[in-house]
Amino acid sequence: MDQLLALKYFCKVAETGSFTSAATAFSVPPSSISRRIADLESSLGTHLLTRSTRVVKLTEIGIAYLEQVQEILVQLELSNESVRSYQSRPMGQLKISSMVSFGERILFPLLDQFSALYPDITLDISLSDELSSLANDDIDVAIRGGYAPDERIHAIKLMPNEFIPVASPAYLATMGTPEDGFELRNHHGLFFRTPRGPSPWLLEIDDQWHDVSGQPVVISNNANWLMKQGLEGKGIMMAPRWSVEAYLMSGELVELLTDTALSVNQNPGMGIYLLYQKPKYLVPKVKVFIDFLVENLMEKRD
Amino acid sequence: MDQLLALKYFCKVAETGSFTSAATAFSVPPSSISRRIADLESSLGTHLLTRSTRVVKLTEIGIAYLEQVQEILVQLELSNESVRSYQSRPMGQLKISSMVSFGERILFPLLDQFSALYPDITLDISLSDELSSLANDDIDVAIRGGYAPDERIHAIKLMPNEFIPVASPAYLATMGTPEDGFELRNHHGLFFRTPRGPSPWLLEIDDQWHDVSGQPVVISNNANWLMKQGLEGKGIMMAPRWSVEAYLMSGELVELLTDTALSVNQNPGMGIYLLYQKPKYLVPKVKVFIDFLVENLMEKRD
DNA sequence: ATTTCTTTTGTCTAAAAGACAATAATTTGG
DNA sequence: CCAAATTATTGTCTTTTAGACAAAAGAAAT
Repeated sequence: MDQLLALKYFCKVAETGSFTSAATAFSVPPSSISRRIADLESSLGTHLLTRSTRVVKLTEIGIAYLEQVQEILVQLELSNESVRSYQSRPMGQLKISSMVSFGERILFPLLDQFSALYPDITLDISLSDELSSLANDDIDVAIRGGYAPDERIHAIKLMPNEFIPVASPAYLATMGTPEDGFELRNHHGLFFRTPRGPSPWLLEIDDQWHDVSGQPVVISNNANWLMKQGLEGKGIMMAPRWSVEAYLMSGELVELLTDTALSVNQNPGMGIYLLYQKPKYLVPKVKVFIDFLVENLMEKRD
Repeated sequence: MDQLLALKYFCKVAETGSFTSAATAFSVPPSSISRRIADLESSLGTHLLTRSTRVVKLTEIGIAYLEQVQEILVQLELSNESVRSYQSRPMGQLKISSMVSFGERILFPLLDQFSALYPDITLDISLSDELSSLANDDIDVAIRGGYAPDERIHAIKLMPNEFIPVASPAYLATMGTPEDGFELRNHHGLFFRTPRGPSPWLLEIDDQWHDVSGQPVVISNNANWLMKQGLEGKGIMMAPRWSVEAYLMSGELVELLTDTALSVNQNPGMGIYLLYQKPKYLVPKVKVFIDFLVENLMEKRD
């Protein structure tokens, strides 16, 4: 018995709720559908569908089996497609999803270079801080902070996501420069609001974490707006190193307390991750993009 | 073409490195193996194997494809087996893995009851705080603290894992009872050592987290030992509510600062989770156990 | 009760996998 | 360096299995 065929028929029948429409979808007579599904059921020793000439419904077990089988068929098709496209030149549309600020500051400058290398790849970039799932949306690669989410998703750590305290020279001139971590509590603070509330400032001493958050003057989930406030001297903020590197060079911002172990969470594994579905690494356009990013970002910083 | 059959042949050839041995494994002539794999390769438009009459090796793409296909075949077989065993009575060996202290305090008392209900199920329980993976080890259900790890693993939150500060009456008599969260810093503390260092005592006020850890007198990763120290009046400890409930009832321990939002981490989603692979919910012995635990644990506490 | 739509069953045909022998190719051993 | 041995492929036939088509059976709607 060709189980794969039977499974495809079964899924179609479950979707459409009809043997006939499944049959037309596959351009075979309904009798074929009926026979294959009967075979499948007898091989499993269970009825997956209750057919009452007019209405086809899934049994309880059929529902559970369908869900699992659909997932498996999708995975297999993805693998097949990846292999089929393996030997072609890198080309076509490449859908990239990235965090907003990372995209603006790090990614865009690199993409010109990438486009020159692979002119046949059309880049489709969406910037968002929502973590859209790779599986459902048709995103080829995503760049996110945090950790690896799922086993089927492959995650490459591009760089650490080190948060450092920074402030503008103007602010420090009026409010003074903190010399000790605990002094931060007396300063003005600009906070990024995460889904779990504003990120605190945490100070680690001997495996002990102390909250040394300053007095909040601005709390926002918009990184650009926060950065603007910081540049205008409204207070101290914890910002990813990569996002403020240009300002540190130009002197518009100053890094504080470089000897102190400050962070915005207790997890040391935080980083910027490049995410993609494993089978897609076989697709040339995806492969060259991943290799390009790894080449250009990892060597610099890790 | 029966792709599923071709894939099984392909995997066997890749494993054994030989068409003939794959053929004997399936009790078919080698020519069949050769033909099926040739079909598969032509349908994919790629060579998966390099055959030089004496040696069969995987191509680069063959390696990647093999890995994905093996995973898919395992999943499919798991689903099929689950469905096949669906209608049988709950029986056989049920492998359970649980955190040590949860197993001792909560699980064991319930299992007598469970065994009486399903005498044909042989329980095989291993207690460990290591998080062994459900996929590789043949564990049917696992109970762990933390969050859901993977998409293919189904996680049911059995109860919140609420940590509360407790101390023995003897300790409180000599050291006094803290009336305010910040007073904890002046008390003796018993700390559980996680892989990321001792769990701090955190106090939440207006979305701000403050570390109010006491002076460490004992740090250990052994929950039973810590509990013993607590009962002997060595200091205050943050312990999961379920682990100290009996002592609170008997008066051997006293809950402190019940009005204060204390925790050992900043994540509100922490809980005790029941974990299992989705297809296994169709296996009767697994299904009745999961239903039993949900019935007996969730209604009490959630 | 009859019509209509849908699944199943029976029978034949077509396609695809298996069996077996023969061939080609490459490594091993003398 | 050549012959023997092992292994994958190819050719041909047989068997199995899926598809096609007509007819039958069953359930709902008019």
